[in-house]
Amino acid sequence: MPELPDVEAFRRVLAEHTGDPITGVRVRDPGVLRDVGPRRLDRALRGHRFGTPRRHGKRLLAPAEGPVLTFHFGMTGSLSWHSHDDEPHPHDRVVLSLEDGELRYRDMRKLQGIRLMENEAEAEESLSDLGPDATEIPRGDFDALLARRRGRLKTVLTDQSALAGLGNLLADEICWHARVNPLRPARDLDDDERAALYRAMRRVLRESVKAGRVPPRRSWLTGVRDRPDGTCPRHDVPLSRERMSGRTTVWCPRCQPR
DNA sequence: TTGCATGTTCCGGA
DNA sequence: GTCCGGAACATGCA
Repeated sequence: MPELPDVEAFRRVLAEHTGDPITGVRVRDPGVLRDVGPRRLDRALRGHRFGTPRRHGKRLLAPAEGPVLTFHFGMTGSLSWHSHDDEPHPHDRVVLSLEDGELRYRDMRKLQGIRLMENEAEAEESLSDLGPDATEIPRGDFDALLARRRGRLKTVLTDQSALAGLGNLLADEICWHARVNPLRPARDLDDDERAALYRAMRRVLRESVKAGRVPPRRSWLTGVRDRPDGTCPRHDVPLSRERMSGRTTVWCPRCQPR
C-alpha cells in the first residue's frame, strides 16, 4: 500500500506516541531488519523516547534521543498502535513496546524494512538518494524536472531520486486528473500541461494525505482502475492499460490521448 | 497453476 | 550519461 499519503498516516501514528520510554523491542522476524540485528536494535532503543517523527517521500524517520529509526515500507509495510494484549498478526515483524501500548511494524512481503541510524547526520545522509518531497517541490523545479527528461512522464513522476513520494497509483491518478497521458515523453509537455500536472499533484496529494491513503472514490481513477469493466469516471469509455516494467499503468483514452 | 500486487535494486542492452 | 525492460526480492490471493 504505502505511497506518500500512507506513510504520512504512519507518521501520525508515531507522532501520537512520542515522549514515553521504549520498554523493549521484540523482533518476531529479523527478515525486515537491514544492517542491524535484534540485539543492537533493542540496546539502541530501550529506555529512549521517540521525538517528533518526520517523513521524506515514502521514508519515515523516528528520532529516539540519539539514534534514528528509519522505516521503508515497501509494498506491504505498515505501522499501527495496539494494546499489549491485542492478538499479534502473523505479519507483525517488529514490535516496539511503550508503557501503555505498542507500535507494530507489519509487513507481509518484507521487500524493504527497518534501519537504525547512529545519529541525525547519518539519518540525513540516508535521504540523499531521494529527490525533493512531492508535497514540497516548487512549481519551477517541477517544470525544470519535466523539461529535462526525455523518458516517459510516468517514469519521471515515480523516480524517487527525482521526486520523492509518488508511486504507481498516485502517478496514474495525477495524470488522469491533469488529463495528460502518462506515456508521453516528459519534455514534450507544454506549459499548460505542466501547470495542470502540478495542480493535479497538489490536489491529489492534499486529499490523499487527508485520507491517509489514495482514496478509492468512484469519481477518481483509483476507485475504478481495478475493476475488470472499469470505465473512466468522466466518460463511459473503457480504461486503457499497459504494463511497464512490472507495473500496470492505467489511463483514459479519451481524456488522456497519446 | 498462473498472473498479479500501491516498492526498489541490479543488470544488460540500445 | 540516458533510457528501457526484465528479473529478483518474499508472500498471498483470485
